[in-house]
Amino acid sequence: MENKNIRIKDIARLAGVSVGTVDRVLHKRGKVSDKALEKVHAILDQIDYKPNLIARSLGLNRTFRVAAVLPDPKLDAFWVQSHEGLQQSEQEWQQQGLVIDYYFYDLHNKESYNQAFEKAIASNPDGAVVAPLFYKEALPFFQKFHENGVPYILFNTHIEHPHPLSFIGQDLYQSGRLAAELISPGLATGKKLAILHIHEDLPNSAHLLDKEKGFREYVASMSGLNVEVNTINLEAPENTSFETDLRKLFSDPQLHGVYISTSKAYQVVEFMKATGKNGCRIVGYDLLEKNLQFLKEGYINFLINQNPSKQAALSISHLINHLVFKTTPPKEALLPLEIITKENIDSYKPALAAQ
Amino acid sequence: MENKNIRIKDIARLAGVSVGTVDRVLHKRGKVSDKALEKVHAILDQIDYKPNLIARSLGLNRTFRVAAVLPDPKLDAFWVQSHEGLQQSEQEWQQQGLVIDYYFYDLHNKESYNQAFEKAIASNPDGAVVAPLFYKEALPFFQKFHENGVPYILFNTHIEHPHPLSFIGQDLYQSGRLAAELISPGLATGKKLAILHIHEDLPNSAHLLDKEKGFREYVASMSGLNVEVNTINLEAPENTSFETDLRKLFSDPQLHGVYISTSKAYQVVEFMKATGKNGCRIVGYDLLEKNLQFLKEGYINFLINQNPSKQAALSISHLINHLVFKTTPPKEALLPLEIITKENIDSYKPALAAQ
DNA sequence: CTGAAAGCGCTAACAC
DNA sequence: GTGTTAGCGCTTTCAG
Repeated sequence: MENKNIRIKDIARLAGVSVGTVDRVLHKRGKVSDKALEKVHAILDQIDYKPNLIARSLGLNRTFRVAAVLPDPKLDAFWVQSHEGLQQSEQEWQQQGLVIDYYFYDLHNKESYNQAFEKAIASNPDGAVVAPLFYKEALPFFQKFHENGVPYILFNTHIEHPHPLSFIGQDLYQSGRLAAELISPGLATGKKLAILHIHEDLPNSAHLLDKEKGFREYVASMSGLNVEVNTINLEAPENTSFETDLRKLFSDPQLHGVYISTSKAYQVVEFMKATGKNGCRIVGYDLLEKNLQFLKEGYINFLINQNPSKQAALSISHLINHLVFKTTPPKEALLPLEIITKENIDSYKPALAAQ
Repeated sequence: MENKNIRIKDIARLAGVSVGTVDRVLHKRGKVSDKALEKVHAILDQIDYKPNLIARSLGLNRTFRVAAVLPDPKLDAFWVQSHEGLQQSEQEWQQQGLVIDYYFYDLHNKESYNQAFEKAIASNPDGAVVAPLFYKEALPFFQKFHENGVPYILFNTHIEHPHPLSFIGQDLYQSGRLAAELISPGLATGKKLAILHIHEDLPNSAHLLDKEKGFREYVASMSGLNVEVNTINLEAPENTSFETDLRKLFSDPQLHGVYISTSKAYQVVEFMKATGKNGCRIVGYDLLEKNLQFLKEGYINFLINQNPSKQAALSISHLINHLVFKTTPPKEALLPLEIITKENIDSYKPALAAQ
């Protein structure tokens, strides 16, 4: 029966001071004499004090406003899942006083991006979670957050910067390697592979290049095989070049597989179905409704789940824990590269629904 | 600013009664006049009261002893992960007063199984989580838990019974189908597949037969292919028949892939390495150290993660939530069928370490 | 049957 | 600087 949790009160008694003093040293709030500080630390060193977070959260009794900056979910289905993850987390943490303010931007419009960040900063939040798709533009805003003492977490897109509390995302190089591994069974010398980037401002999409690099390096390392890998930057399907480019691609009988670097694999499959193309391995990303349908129908072999909802949930979780419990999250949390096929998708469905 | 959470105090005020009374009706603890009950319900119907679970847990201030009945982790590496998951959860929930008592049994010895259950029941716990490997033997114990009013959760092994609070595990039929899907690239008519059950009392392993069924049905459904699937019940590697049987299996040049239904794939690979066999697809289960090594080396193509640690953690989580917060978990929680390859294993590692 | 009140562990305002 | 104290929302005991 020794698992009696130690309370602040116990420490106070042992150190011969009051709880107020102990609390002050625990939170480094100053106004403590060297002597008292020493006494308390002496006790703290001996015992393993673990604050009761439940009680802390109750005692704190304050609300946290966090700003969420991300692409408008109405404009791109991928971001719907992030948004849902955030909303889900908002519910989960509302008892500890979480309120999220959303600042959406058009992911093809830098102006709206800047505006979203400006508004978020002007709202003077307690913390922020941001998906910073445009690299260079983000830097001054990060600086601003930092100056204002606003802790912020990046998710989905990694931007090198000294101040973020944490980055939540995936290892994109490894993601590319994985895609190559999944696409490779049956590959032989002379066959060809294609990497498709759809409708992306490539200068701002360093992350897609990481995926490409991983993919290419994996293929290159396959012993005894000589396989051509072509990269194609596709316009959005509205443009006529979309169809022209795909038609050319699929006319090659040596084409073994196509790797789509974003969540837009379904757009390629729609072309394939319309034109009767078939018999080529497809690896793409993310559990969008249309992707799932084509996965079930056998057009898509594998989807790699970037798990936007979990990214969002984890971001909030780390931020709130930092705000409420003063914990420090890891500098970087890389989520698992989940492989989804038509035979395991249903086992992921309940989790999706729950999120 | 309307997100003010409603408190019991508010309800009391609105209903014109005291908080004590409100609490009594909320928890159906009786000793409330019809009139008061009606008044409170009238308010409750109008508003959406969500108790502050944080405060509840603080106010409750009691400890929960839960009994964990599972195979001895010292005798089988698979169960080490379950054990770790439980220990991890114990830490996480210790602030709400969780203490876990462990009752291990030898997974090849029914006598020790019965003893473990008997001791667990005799300890008169507040709740239990159990991995009931032996089907028939478990039933009377379940009955006993039920009679004693002890809520209990099954994990890993599903046993049909009316009383468990929940079952946490995976869909094994689907797991078999998935294995078949993963093993199938390159399959052609005339090729052969093997299903290996290693060192199992098959009568007590209905679950392995579910996997087998899924595997076979997937293969049978592959259009235009005629593939022979053979089931082999292997003894443990200590027995000479282990080697004889494997030698025979691998001598067949038509062998395309081997599906090992348990976490013992590494035992097969050890044989393969020792005898220089190669070039055959291997699908197995679980992230044991040796399995991971052979995955990295390319001997094993895929591992399906049964995620014992997450199973255990989820079991505890559901049980504690039931005990502390009086929530009712779903009758059945089927975890995702996680596909692990040499290219995504590292992305799962941090999660493993964290668990 | 009902209400008042103490207490869970922690925080923070407030006297001294 | 330091100790005391009220209070977070809920549970539970205890008079009445």
